[in-house]
Amino acid sequence: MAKEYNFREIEKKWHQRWVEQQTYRVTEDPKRKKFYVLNMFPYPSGAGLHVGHPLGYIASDIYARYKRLQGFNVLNPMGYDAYGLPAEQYAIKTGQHPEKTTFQNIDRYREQLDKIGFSFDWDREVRTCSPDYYKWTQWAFQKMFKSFFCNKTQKAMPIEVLTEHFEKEGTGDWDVACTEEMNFTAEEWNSWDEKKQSDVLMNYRLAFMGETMVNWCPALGTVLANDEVVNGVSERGGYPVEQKKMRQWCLRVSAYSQRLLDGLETIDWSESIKETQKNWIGRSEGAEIRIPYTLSIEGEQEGEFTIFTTRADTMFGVTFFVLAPESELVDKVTTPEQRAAVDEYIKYVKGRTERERMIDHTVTGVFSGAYGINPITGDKCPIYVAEYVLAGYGTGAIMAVPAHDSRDYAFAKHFDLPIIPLVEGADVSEESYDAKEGIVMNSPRAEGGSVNYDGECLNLNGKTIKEAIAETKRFVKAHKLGRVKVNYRLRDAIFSRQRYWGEPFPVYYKNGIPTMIPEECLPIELPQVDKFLPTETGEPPLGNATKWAWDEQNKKIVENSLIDEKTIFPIELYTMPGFAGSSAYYLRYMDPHNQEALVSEKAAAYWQNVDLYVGGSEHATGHLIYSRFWNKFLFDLGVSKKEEPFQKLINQGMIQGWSSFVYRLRNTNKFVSFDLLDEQYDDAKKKNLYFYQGTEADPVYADISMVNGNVLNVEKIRQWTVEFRDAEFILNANGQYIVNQAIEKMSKSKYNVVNPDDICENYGADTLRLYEMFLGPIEQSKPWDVAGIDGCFRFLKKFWMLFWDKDGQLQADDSEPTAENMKSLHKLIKKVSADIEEFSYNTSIPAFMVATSELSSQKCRSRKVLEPLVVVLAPFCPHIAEELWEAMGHETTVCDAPWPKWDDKFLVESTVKMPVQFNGKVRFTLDLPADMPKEEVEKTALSAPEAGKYLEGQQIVKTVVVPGRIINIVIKPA
RNA sequence: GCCCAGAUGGUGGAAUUGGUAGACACGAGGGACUUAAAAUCCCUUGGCCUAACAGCCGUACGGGUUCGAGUCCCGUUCCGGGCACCA
Repeated sequence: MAKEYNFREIEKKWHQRWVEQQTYRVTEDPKRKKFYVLNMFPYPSGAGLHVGHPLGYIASDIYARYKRLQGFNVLNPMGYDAYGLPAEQYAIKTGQHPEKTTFQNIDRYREQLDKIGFSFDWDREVRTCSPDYYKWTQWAFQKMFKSFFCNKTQKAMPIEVLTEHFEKEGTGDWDVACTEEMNFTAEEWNSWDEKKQSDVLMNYRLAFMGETMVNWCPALGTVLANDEVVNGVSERGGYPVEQKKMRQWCLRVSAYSQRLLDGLETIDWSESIKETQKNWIGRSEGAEIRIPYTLSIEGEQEGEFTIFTTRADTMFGVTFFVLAPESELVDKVTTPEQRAAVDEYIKYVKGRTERERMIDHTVTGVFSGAYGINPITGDKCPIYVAEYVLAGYGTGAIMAVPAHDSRDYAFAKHFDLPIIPLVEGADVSEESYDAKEGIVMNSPRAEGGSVNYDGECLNLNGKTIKEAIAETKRFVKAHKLGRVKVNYRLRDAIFSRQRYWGEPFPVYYKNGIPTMIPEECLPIELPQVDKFLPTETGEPPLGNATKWAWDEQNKKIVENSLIDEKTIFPIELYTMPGFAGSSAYYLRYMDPHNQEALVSEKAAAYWQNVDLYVGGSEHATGHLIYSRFWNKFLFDLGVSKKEEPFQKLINQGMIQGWSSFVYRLRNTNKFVSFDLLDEQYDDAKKKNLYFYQGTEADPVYADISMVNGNVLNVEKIRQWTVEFRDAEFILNANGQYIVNQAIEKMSKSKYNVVNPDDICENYGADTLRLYEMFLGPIEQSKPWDVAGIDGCFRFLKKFWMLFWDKDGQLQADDSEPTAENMKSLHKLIKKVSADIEEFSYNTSIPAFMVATSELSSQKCRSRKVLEPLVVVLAPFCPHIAEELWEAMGHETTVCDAPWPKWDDKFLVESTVKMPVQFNGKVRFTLDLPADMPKEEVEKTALSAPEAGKYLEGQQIVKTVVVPGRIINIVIKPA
């Protein structure tokens, strides 16, 4: 009786064995080289794992196991990003504490993960919601609060250094990152009270409280970070978002703009994700120029404002200036005559949502009544207020050059303002000429058209635009008309949320001054509340807590009723956003149980940073920016040992699901088979509408399990939900109900989720692992399709049968392998080694299949072939590999076997490339060692079987070996 | 609009980076074993023409470089991703 491949028994056995023997436990081992593999940890949702989740975990597990086989000390941890909105919303609905549902979900995740056979070291598990963990999130926040950023050294420094400087010299000319430029003397600083000083310091702290425009989402009752808003609506739920000025905690991420940009050059990430981050950081070099203004065309100078431009060369084409409606300058420049019009315009702008502003680009604006004086030409140009200028970027004020900027052009056309072309040959009668190429003219337009500064006038005529930009910058700088400035689009991150289920801030308010709770008192644990909703007075949910006050003397949390504003003060009601807990978790995995530090010096020094990070590309502008920022800050503190946290990044694609739709006739309970419907494209809605005998039919999701192919199981769906129980189904001519199918993101709400447990049950984890990799390149998104899984399962059965004879006896002996055996094996090792290094696992699987069928038909029995074969399969299918390894008499785990090396000598004959005949020559390309002597190369080439075909009966005139690889054999022409 | 990545059979996708395009798998068709089914095994499967051999055409489209192009260069079309009034 042949020995069956009983995957259920095998996998159960090894899961137990791995736990008992602590196979995947890792500790620092200075004798071995480290390798740190990490997956983006999951948010434990109530739906459990679907087949898409393990894709990245399997890919990284294969790499981790491969590295271990190569002798590295591999850290491959896993944990949970446990704070999140769904648990909180569930809590609001049911009153169930989010911790409870979160822990239930975590248990379910763990159970599912364990079935797949990962090599995670579960002793290092972290949960962002556990006080042991978020103690260090709070700690890092406090460190940021106590730091500022020096632009010159590009480093974070302790805030005391800055206060000391203020005490002695005031602001001086120290270039430090700040919210707005400030200027004060030491005397002024020293004269201020504690409150005023605290307010001023907020301008410099890396974690600070700022009055900023925030994305306020009324439906969610909270503010959102920029990356949480997509197309003007909230990423979660798709609710409208409006702009609102609020006092919020912020992180000065923008201070690190340049380092975040520079760091991209040193890391091994995909070009597209680096590009996305570069766009998000949005560096642009330009100039800030001061513009004096008057309140009437003949009036005297009233004051000045500063504009930012990247096109300093176009100063001679300025015909008006524009201020952002939110700019504080608007008030100053508005003349009494224009006051009413401006106020009305501001009101209109405020009433518009972010979304409206994004979609609708109609030209709007209003004249302020004032005139700006162009410092180069001396011209007076009207100052407008218009929403196309953004308050948050540059200085919130621009000089408008309609000839060479399409937005200014549209504005000028609308308000009938002059357009002056500055580039030779540029036709600006229909549209602006925005390109930065060409020769400058009209700059100045005539003799004396340029203001004289210290005997020098600016003249750009005849220069290329690039030269003109540089020349203008020089002129502006030399005559102190402004300064050269680099601007970044990257905004400071808004760091507080009006939610319950998040890290509480270790902050209390002492007479209105935000004060840090002493470090030794951390963590400040999330208080109990009886309701998870905001309070009736509109405070965040933590306002419901009754024990949420800080006793400064006794250093403990006490009842709110004791607040006296002398020794007992209220604690911050905000919580931290989702990215807080995920920003430094990779450091905590290095030393997860340390009570004294986020990570010990020793562990940080050993593990350094993550060598391979695997996760979705949707985090490009969120988590992957924040954690780089966070790490750079910790690097400045000396806690993190590397400037960049993730050396190599692989973005796995999504696995999509097949959604199925049934169609209900509007206002009826009748469902019509999809093939009976008439289709109509609706331009306005950009989608197809469906009709049955003139009545519109609306799509309704049907669960994937109700559908076989595209045929609906009508009986099954009747039992699914009440909605379908008594429905009438109109079938097609074949008596079938056909559903419409679409590929969509796999999600519970789309009823297209495929669960990995069923696959493990029916085929085993090894088949699941293999199949997920076989589905296609790891970085690509692809729909889940079980059709191909049989092929992988069949392969594993064939592989298994390679080791057992008809009687169920192991057929491995000490015989010498044949050349053929060695060729099959070494071809495989070479291919798989290269594939794993490049993460193209999908192409390894065909190689396994070919090698298996080759060795099978060769009736290979030799241990010298079979043992390495098992090791090579082990990263992909660890269970079957362990079982066979043990069967071959090994007492140690296959995880510690050495990764086999291939030897080209077994492969030589197979690597002759296609010989080509031309001009009486035959050319070969051989893959041979570079140091092989010329005669050897020639001999190998001539003896290659492929060569015979071409050289048979030909007279060889001469052979030419091109160094190493190519050989030209010249034959006598026929 | 700007930036990035793509386009190969009925399908997912290979092609050692310029050397026999379509590996491997799925699907489809045919066959063997079997009372039958399942399982397993074998054959065929890009298109056209052909009884067959042979031949011709084929990697989105149009050009180019080369003895030789899926691969390199120029242009076009289409799909996907990112950014988007960022001055």
